[in-house]
Amino acid sequence: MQQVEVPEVVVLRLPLYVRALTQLQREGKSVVSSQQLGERLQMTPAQIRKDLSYFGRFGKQGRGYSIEFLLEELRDILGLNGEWRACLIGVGRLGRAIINYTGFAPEGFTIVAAFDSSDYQVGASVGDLSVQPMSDIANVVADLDITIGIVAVPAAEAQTVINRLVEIGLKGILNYAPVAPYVPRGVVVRNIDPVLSLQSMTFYLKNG
Amino acid sequence: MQQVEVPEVVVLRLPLYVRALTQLQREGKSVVSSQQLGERLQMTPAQIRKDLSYFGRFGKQGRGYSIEFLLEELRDILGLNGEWRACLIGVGRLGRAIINYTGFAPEGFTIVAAFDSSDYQVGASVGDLSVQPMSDIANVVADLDITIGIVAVPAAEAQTVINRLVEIGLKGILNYAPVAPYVPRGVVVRNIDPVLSLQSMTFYLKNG
DNA sequence: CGCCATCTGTTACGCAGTTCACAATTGTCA
DNA sequence: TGACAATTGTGAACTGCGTAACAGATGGCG
Repeated sequence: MQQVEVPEVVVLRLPLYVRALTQLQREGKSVVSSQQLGERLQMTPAQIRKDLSYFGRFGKQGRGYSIEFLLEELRDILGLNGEWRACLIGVGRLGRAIINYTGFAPEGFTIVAAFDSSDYQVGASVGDLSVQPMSDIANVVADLDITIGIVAVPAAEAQTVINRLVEIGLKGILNYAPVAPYVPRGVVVRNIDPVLSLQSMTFYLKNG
Repeated sequence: MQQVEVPEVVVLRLPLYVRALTQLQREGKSVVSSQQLGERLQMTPAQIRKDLSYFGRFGKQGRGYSIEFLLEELRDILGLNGEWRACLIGVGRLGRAIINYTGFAPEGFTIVAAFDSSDYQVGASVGDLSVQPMSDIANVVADLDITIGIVAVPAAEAQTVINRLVEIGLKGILNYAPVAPYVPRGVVVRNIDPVLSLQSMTFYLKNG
C-alpha cells in the first residue's frame, strides 16, 4: 500500500470515516467493525476495509478497529491535527456569513484575514476581522502563514481572484462562486455550489 | 437511448453544461462544438457527446450544437423551466444566510416558508418571511406546493428533521447540516458540507 | 455539382474503482 | 487447550464510466 497512488474518491471518503468514528467515540464505543461502520455510512464493509488498506493495517482480525487508534491515524493522514489558516476574499453577504459560520473553527480551520477589492468595504469590521485591500494580500498571506483561500466574490470576478491566489502561492481554494475555475496542477479546489446541487436534484424530482 | 438508466454522474454534469451554454449565449454565440465546450469545462469532447446522447440527438454533424436549442432541451430535461418552491428549516445564523442568499431565485428556486422548532424564533422576521413553528409544516407545505426542504439545523437534530420532511412528502432535501442523513429510496438528498471539502483538501496540501 | 473539412452519434475498448471471496488471525468458551 | 465464531486484508472478478475511433452527415467552396 501507498506504493499505488490513492484514488481521489478514497480521500473524499476519509473525512466521512473521521466523522462517524468521532460520533461513535462520543457514544462511548471503543471498537468498531467494518460491518458496523458500513451500516452507519450506508456503504459496504468491503469498501471501508479496502479504503483503509491504502494507508496501512489498522484493524485486528476477529475484533475490528480500535476507534481511538483509527481516528488518530486518519486525522494524521488527512492532516487534521494541526490548525489550518485561511483567508476570505469577498465580504458581501455570502462572505460575511462564511466568516460568522461557527462550523470551521472546531475542526481546526480558522479564518484569519478578510479581503475585498472594493474601497467601500475596506476597513469595515466583519466578525472580529478588519477588511483589508486586495493589494495587501501577498504580504498578509505570507505574514500570517495562510495556506487556504476562501472565495466568495461574484462569479464574474472569481477566476481573476483565483488566479491571483494561485500567484501568491495558496495551494488550497474553497470556492463559493458559481463557476468551475481553472487552476494549475498542484492547486486543490473544492467548489461549494448549492445551485448546481439543486439543478441536478430536480432531474430526479421531475422524473423518477 | 433512455432505455438504459442514465448514470448519476451524467446527471450531475448536465447543470455544468447549462451554465456554460448560458454563458456562451450571453457572449453572443449561437453554435458550439463539443470540442469548444470541452475546452471551457476542462473535459473531453467525447464525454460531452456521450452524455448528451443519453437524452437525444441534439447536434448537427459538421456544425456542432445550436446553443439556444441545446440549452432549452437541457433545461427541460432537468426541469429547470418551472419554479421550484422550497422551505427552510432552522433559522439560526446559517439559515438566515441561506434565506438572504441571492443566488437561488434567478435560477428558479424560491424559498417561500421558514420553520424553526424553537419558540424563541417563531414569529421572527427573516428576509421577508415570518418564521413558523415546525408543528405547522405539513399544512404549509401542502398549501404552498412546496417540494424541496432546505435543512439548516444543528447536526444533532438533522436526522429527526429530515425524517419529518420525508414523512410529510418532500422528495428533495438540500442538507447543510454536517451529517450524512439516511433517507428512503425515492428521496433525493444533496449535502452542502464545506468542512468535509476542507478535510479532504488538507490531505493534498499536507502531502502532494 | 462534387470534393473536402468538420463534427456528431455510437460502438468497441480499456481502466479504475467496487465487490467478492477466502486465507489468515484473534479472542472466547467449554 | 482445542474448537469455533468473528473479522480483517487482499488478490481476483466484475462493473461501469471514460476514451478512442470511425462511419455517416453537413455545409462550404471552387
